[in-house]
Amino acid sequence: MSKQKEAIIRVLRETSSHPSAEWIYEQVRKDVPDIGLATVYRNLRLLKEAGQVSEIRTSGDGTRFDYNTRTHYHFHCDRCGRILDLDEPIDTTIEARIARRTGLRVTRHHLELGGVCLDCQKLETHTGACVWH
Amino acid sequence: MSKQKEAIIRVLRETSSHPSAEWIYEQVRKDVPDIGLATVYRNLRLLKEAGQVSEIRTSGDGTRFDYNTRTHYHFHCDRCGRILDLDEPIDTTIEARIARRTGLRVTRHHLELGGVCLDCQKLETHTGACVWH
DNA sequence: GCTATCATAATAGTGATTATCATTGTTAAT
DNA sequence: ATTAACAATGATAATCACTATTATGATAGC
Repeated sequence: MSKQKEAIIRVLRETSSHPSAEWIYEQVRKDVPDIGLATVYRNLRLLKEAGQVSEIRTSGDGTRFDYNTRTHYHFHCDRCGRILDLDEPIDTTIEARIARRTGLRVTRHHLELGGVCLDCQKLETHTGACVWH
Repeated sequence: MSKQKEAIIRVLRETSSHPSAEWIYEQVRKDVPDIGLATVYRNLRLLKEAGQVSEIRTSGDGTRFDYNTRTHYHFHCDRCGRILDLDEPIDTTIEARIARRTGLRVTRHHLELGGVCLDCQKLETHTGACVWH
């Protein structure tokens, strides 16, 4: 466990957002100024393979990372690109149900909602534009 | 409506899979050998903006396109990367329910299951390996 | 025929991610 | 302490998916 990896995990743990690799890089540089971007990518991949972070891919915005690997659902704002966690209860039966009906081996599921978040709705009414874009 | 665009739509219509831009490019070249890859990307983007195709992004594999824009759910095989349509009934209330509870403006939702498809399961039992990888 | 318009092919360019590799810790045995 | 073995790093080159640019050719109105 290098100090770089430690710092990356600390940043992941301390944010409730769903950051990009670039954003994580910027944050970690405050702790470890001479860290390389490749190290950030490398450790994110290793953490993903170890099951400690999960990857989120949405249309329009690039890859985001999530330190919370328990199943939970996401909302993607099509205006600002932010991803929010939803507290919608998890459907605990769907994986087994589909598996039984289709024969597929189902090991995970994810629900994504999309639309416009509260902040972007506010900006619409006030200015007609969105600061995020 | 150019012959290139026409050919792209024909390929999309005639496949039930969820092809990548590169795969579409290879197919269309059989009809229109001197088509450029950029033309494929441009027309896919235009079709997406016109609401005639939708984009699917999954972890691990790149962007896929779907000529069926009605809401439906997907299964992603983590072995071969293929995407299958599920005939699971659509949850017609979830968008309004989340919108009411959270204030978010919800315009779409998508459910993705993941695991191992039937073909890859068969290959496991026979050979212990997967031809797709 | 001439010109405006539009989609194209070819190509250069961009941004995100990964591979390469020499260098630098880090650990373990001596 | 010294050395050897090895893992992780930082810098940079390379790759990949995709987009912008540009010059060209087809089409349509005049």
